[in-house]
Amino acid sequence: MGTPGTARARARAEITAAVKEAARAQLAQVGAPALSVRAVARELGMASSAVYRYFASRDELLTALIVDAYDAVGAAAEDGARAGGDDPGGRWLAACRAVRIWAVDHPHEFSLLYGSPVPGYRAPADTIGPAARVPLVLAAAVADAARLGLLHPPTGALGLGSGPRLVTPEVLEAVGIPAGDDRLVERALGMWVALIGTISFELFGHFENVVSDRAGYFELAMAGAAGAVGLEIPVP
Amino acid sequence: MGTPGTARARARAEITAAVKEAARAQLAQVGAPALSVRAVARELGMASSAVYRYFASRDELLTALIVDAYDAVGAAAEDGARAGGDDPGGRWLAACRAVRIWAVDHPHEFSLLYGSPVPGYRAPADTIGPAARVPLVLAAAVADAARLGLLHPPTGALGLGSGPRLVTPEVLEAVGIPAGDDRLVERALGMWVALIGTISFELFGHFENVVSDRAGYFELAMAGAAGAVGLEIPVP
DNA sequence: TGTACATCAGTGAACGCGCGTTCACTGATGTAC
DNA sequence: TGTACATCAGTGAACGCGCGTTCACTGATGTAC
Repeated sequence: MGTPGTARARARAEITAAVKEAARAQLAQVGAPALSVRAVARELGMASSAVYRYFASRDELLTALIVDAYDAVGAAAEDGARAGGDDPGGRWLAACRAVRIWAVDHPHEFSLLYGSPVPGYRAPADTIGPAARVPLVLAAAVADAARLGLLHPPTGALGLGSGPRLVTPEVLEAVGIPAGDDRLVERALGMWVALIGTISFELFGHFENVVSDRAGYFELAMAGAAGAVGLEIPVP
Repeated sequence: MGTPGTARARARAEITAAVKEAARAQLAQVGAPALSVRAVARELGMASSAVYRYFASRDELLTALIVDAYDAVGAAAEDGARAGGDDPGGRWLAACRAVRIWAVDHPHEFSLLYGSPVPGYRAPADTIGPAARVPLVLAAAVADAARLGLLHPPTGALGLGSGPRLVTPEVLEAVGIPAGDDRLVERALGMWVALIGTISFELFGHFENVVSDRAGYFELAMAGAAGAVGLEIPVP
């Protein structure tokens, strides 16, 4: 999108952003399933029907929030990796930490992305690209490490180096991880699941009365995830 | 609760069960946030006000569903472990598989337990015990393995054997895992996160266009999780 | 075994509320000549 | 620069709906004597 020329176009962009901002505030108060067009309009002091000039339906507004949130957490991961130094393990760990920080700061948006699907809502294809940003950052670090010969060989009871692939061909192509026989791609996927899973447990309350030091546990969990693919990460 | 004596008591138990059953059906159709007392009553052909003879509020009904679901998945895990043989690793793996099967068969109940918290709903203390059943089954297997000297020493870049504990004292007591200096309890926690996290990704749609063989990936992920605590599991 | 009273299940109407979306309309902004 | 028309933003009323919960009431079931 180029620079908005006319005053009308500028106003439209501004108010679209304001609607999304108000919707995000709503989200933080009542959660995604209870997000309502009328409440958003009320917060902005406009008629509820006016919102329909900017989003054709409640679902379209939700989709915009989802895309924005995926882009925000994706950008956080990318920035974190960039600031993580030259070492692939360091970049990977920095990305993971950045995602957690973002999630703790935006718990409701995190829920929107990784919690239970909103019933009746079907995610359109536009969300696929933004949703891939975080896993691609993680995969890039593993791919770099593999290319530099920095990955330890798999340890533990696996015997899983054979058989048909478990991931789709598209993923194999997209991630850039050499698809050897040690199921590196599949194991790298586990790092993504560990990252999001650990954050989900923290935010969804499953660590209540269980984990006392959340940040410390996160570090340990990420160290474990890295170990599963043989990625060496910096010690704190 | 003993045998219900009077006809009234028997009817009460039966109808309470029928209300919960109808609510579970509702859950599967519209999801937890949209579950409504009126719809449940409609499905049973009774006045909506009649439901209040059995559950004082919508929240109380939701709590009953949550407790039932925790008990169901807990029982599945326990049964799985029991059928898993003498080997702790085998019991652990069998429990994990049982949990996944239950989750795939009851996706909405799984979401209710492990998805985003229902906004405005606050889980009462009654849910704590049932919620602990699954992790306790997993912990028991690890504890058995540790007691029998079957755990491999931790591998990979950890350096995490020192510093204050990350879990609460209650957990340390409850799980029965020897609390050595290698953070075994904390690492065992990761198995629980990996189990639920992997299932969540599968059920919440994050493996769409990513993982082609869900069951196969689950096996690999669980093997990885077991490896992280040095638990040897049977090869398929 | 029979009666009098208490308890409980279930009804149907009502309260007060919020929702998504549509529609005819007003007034301001933009565009073509 | 000025005018005529088209486009767009925003309004307010309305449609039709469902919700949780309360309440006075009826009729059946249980209990005490």
